[in-house]
Amino acid sequence: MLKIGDFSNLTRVSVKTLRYYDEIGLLKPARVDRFTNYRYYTFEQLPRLNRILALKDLGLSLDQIGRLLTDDLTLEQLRGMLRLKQAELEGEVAETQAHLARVEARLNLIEKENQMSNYDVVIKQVEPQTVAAIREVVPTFGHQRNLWRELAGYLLTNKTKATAPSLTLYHDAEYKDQHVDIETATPVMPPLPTTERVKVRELPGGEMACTVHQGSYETIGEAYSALITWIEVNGYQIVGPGREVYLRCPDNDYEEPEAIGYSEYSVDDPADFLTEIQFPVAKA
Amino acid sequence: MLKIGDFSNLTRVSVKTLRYYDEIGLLKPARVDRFTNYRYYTFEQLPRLNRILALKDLGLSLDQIGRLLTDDLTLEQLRGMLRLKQAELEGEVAETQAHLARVEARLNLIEKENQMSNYDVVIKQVEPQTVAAIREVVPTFGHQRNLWRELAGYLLTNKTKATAPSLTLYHDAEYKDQHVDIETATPVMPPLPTTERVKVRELPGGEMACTVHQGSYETIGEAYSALITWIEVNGYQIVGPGREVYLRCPDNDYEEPEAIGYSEYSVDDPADFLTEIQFPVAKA
DNA sequence: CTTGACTCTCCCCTTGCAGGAGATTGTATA
DNA sequence: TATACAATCTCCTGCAAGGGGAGAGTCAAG
Repeated sequence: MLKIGDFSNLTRVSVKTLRYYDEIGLLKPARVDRFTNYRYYTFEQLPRLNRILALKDLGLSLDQIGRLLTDDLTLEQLRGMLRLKQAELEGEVAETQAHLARVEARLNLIEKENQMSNYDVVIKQVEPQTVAAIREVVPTFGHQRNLWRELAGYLLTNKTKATAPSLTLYHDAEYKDQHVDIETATPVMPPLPTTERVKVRELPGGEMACTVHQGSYETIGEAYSALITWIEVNGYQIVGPGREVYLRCPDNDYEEPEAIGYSEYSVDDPADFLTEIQFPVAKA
Repeated sequence: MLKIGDFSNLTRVSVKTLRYYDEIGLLKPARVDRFTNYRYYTFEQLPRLNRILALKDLGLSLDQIGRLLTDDLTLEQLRGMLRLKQAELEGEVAETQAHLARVEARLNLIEKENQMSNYDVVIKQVEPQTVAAIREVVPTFGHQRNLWRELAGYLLTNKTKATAPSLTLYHDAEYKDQHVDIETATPVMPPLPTTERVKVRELPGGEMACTVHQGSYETIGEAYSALITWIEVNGYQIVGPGREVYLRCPDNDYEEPEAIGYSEYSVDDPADFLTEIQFPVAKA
C-alpha cells in the first residue's frame, strides 16, 4: 500500500489533486484507515488514474470522466463526447483566431495613428422600438431642425412624450451632404395615429456596431470614419441605414439632468453634446 | 439620470454586471442615493463603459482594464498589453490545435480498432534516481533472471533494500529478441559501492510517455505497440532507452502487499502482474 | 391605497484545484 | 525513549466574471 505522498510521487499527480479526486468520487483510495483517515493507494489504481489523466488531456471535464468511468465507458458514449469536443475545439480555434485578428487590428490602428482612438466600438443587440417619424429628402442637414419642430408639435397635440432619446436615420446608401434622405424619429408608446407627415412605425432591432461621439457635430465625421473602419477591419457588413441617437443635446425632451443642485444646467455647450452612432451590421 | 435598469437596457449590459463593475470600482454610478442606495447613471458614462467593453473584447482582464483606465491609459501600456495578448493568443491557437489533433487521433484510433484501447498513455516528469544496475548483452530475455539474482545478492551483502520498484532498461535502439542489451536496475539509497558487475549510477529523469500493462509478459507487446503508436501520433520522439518498471511481480522486494488479512497473498498469478512501460520523449 | 415592476444587499454556485491554518500521525535520530 | 521533523488529515478561503435566487425595501401608475 502506498501513502498518498508515495502515490503522488509515482504518478506525478499532486496530493491536493488526489484528495480532490477522492472527494468527488473519481478515484477513491484502495483503503482509508478508519482511525487516522490516512489514504492508501495501490499500484492497481494506476491504470484508472492514467485513464482519468488521458481523458482529461483530451479536454473532458472531471464530471464527464466520472460518468464515463462509472457507466463503464461504452465506446459509443466516448465517441460521442469526443465528436462533441472536436466540434467545440474547432469552434474555439476559429474564435481564438478571430480574437487574434481583433487584437492585431487594434495594434495596427495604434501603429498607424500613434495615439489612442477616442472611439471605442461595441456590438450590441438593439431592441425594436416604436417611433413617430418624419422622413424627407432635405436640401442640407440644416433643414433637420424643421422636421424636429414638426415632430415636437405632433407629440404635443397627441399629449405624449418621448420614451427614449430621439434619433435620426440616414437612408442614403452613400454619404451625401445635399438632398439627404433623412428620417427624424422619436420613440413613443403606441398606440398613436399616423398622420400624413408623421408615420408611427416600428424600427427594427438587431445587431448594431455603436460608438459614442462627444462634442459638437462638426467633428462627428471622425466618429463615423472610426466606426466604419472598425466595421470593415473586424469583418462586419453594414446591412441597413445608420442612426444617430441624440443622448444629450439642446432641446432634448428626454432625460433632462435631474441631479440635485444642477437643475439650472442646460446643454448649450456643444462640447457636452453626446451622440451615439449606430450601424446595423452582420458578420460578413 | 438613468436607473440601473435603463442603463442596462441602453447598453445591453446586464444589471448584475453593472453592479459588479461598481463593486470592483471599474464603473461607479454617477450618483448613488444616500438613502435608498439606488444607482443612477448618466449618458456621460457611456464612453467609459464602451471603452471597458472594447478592451474586454480584446481579451484583457477587468483588472488590467481598471489599471489602464486609472493610469489614464498611456499608449505604451496599451500597446504592451496588446502585444502580450497577441503572443498569448498565438500560443493558445497552437495549443488548441494540438489539443484538437489529440482528440482526432483518439477518434481515429477508435474508428480503426472499434474498441476501447486498454492502454492510456500519459506524459509525466520522472525524477532522476540512483540505482544499482547490471548491464549485459544477454542471449534471450530469459537470462534476465540471472541478473536479478545477482542484483539481489549485491543488495543483501550491502544490507540495503530497494527504495522503489525495480526496472529494466532496454538499450538496443531497435527491438531485438536475441543478444539483447539490457540493464536491470534497482533504486537504492546512496552511497553504495560500485563493483565490477554492479554499477551504482544515477538514471536521468525527464519527460516520459508511460502506460501500464496488466497481466502476463506474453501480451506486453500490445502495450508497447499502443505506446509507440501514441508517441508517433501525438508528435513526440523517443530520446532514450525504454524502461519497464515492475510494479507488481513475483519476488518483488518492494512494496509487498501489507493490507491486513491479505498477508498470505503473493503475486504468482500472471494476471495480476503490473508493469509500467516508460519511454523518454521530447516534443518533435 | 394598492399593485406590480424595480432595486437593494447578501449568499451560494460555477472549474479544478492551490495555499494555508491547526491538529494528528509516522518515522528517524539523539 | 524522548524528541524533532516530515507527512498527513480536515477545514477554510480564493480564483474570474459574474448568474441565480431570497428577502426586503422603493418607485410610478391607476
